[in-house]
Amino acid sequence: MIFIYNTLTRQKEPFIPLEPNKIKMYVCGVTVYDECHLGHARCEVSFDMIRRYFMQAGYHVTFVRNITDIDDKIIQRAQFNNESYSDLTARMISAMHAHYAALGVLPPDIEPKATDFVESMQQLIQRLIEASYAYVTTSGDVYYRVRRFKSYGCLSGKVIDELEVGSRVAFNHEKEDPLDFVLWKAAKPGEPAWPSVWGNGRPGWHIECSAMCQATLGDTLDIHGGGPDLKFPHHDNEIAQSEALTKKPLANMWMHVGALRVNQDKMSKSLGNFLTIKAALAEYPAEVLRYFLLSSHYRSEMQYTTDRLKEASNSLKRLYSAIQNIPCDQDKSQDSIDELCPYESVFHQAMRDDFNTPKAFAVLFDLARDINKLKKIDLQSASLLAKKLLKLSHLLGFLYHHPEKYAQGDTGIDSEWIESMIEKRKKAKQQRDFKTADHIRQVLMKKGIELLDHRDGTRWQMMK
RNA sequence: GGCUGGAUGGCAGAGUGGUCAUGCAGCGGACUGCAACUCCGCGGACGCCGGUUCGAUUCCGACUCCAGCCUCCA
Repeated sequence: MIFIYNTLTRQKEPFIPLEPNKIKMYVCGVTVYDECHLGHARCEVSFDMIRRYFMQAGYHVTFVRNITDIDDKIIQRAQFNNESYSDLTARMISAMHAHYAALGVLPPDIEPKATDFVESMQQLIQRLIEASYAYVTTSGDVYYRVRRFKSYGCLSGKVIDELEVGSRVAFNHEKEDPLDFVLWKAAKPGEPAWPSVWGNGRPGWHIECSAMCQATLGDTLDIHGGGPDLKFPHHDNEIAQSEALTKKPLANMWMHVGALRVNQDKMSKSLGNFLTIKAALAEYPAEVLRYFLLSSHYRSEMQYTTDRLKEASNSLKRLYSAIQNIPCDQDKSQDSIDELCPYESVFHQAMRDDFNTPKAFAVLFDLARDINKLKKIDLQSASLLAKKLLKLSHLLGFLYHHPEKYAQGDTGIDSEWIESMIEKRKKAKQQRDFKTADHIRQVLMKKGIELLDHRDGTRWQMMK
């Protein structure tokens, strides 16, 4: 049994899917007007970890992640760039795919784009109007009548009358109530637009998720997830839109990832303080970023600093060094080992408790230490443990590289030359010519290459 | 002002009513021609004040402080 913290009830609950062994999971994706930043990465990597865990637990997961490919910011940016909005979004989408893939995020099973579901949205809006949950204005906008939905704000715990209405929301004469949010926006000249019974226009942001959830997964999802800033108003609005019509819960379980902060502020596009995934990938190996992003519990907020990344890099190195020079491919029963030291059961216990990755990581490090100890005295047992370490790490999306290759990275230096230097040094050492041997070490050191002498020979790695 | 979630050793970060988190960094030792890895050992922590209890970092209450949200945002 897996326990998950449900934002809706504010407690951990046993997870029971609607249909046995099947999970319908919808995670809100991004608005593609710019490149994805590390905040997005944290969200995607977290849900990827969760999805992978469900999969290995034997569930058939249908994972949907939408793309918002039409909205005000996209239009503005496209105009600024002097390109069509669809050229802009196509470019951003392919960048997103590349960056997520680098971080080991599995592609979604379904990736609906808002612009492909405009008709579904229009149908929902029409039904909301008919049920008097929405109204049309003289200029052709359609708004959702928030006060008509009695439990509005139930997800975030907001009380309508306590919101700072008017202080931040722009005043709009056509709204019946400042709280009302837009379902359909009448188009201004030159803007991309779709025909509708209310005139040419485009959908508001929130309605797309209601439409795409329903179109791809049905009325009720097992899990609906997203970033911390979507809880309100986005997800509360989705609930208001969908449940007003279906009278059924939009999702049984709501999951929200904690914020990633930079210098005390939330990383966000509107604050302009974001670090793109692309920029981060230029500085650190993708696996280090993934490790960093999963090193805190998914719900807690975390701080991005270069020190933390350096630390993540060192920690990951420790795991890789444990499996270095160990045959991991032999296929023998490991049961006896787990009876003595229940690594796997502790690991799964941690993961089943709301995906406690820090605790699961601790198991990996326990394994690493025991492997290192056994290496010297019992290589066979060590390799069984190493296999276990790989298995558990793979569940989280780690340790897919060959340990040697990982340590060496992409040097841009001719590895044959390095090997020849190592050979030279070996000869010098054999002749007890340590002066020459140390000189060779120095020469390589200047290029950032570190030599490591082992009983069975000399290896090299990048120093970083 | 309202809502939501926090406060753990130098840093990061789990957890528990009474014996170990874990990682990074530091210190001492082993190994080593040098260096690194590795191993062994060490130190230090539970915001503040009350309460419950044989015993609380862990449960309850007050307080202080912090963050996110209440406009588009993962």
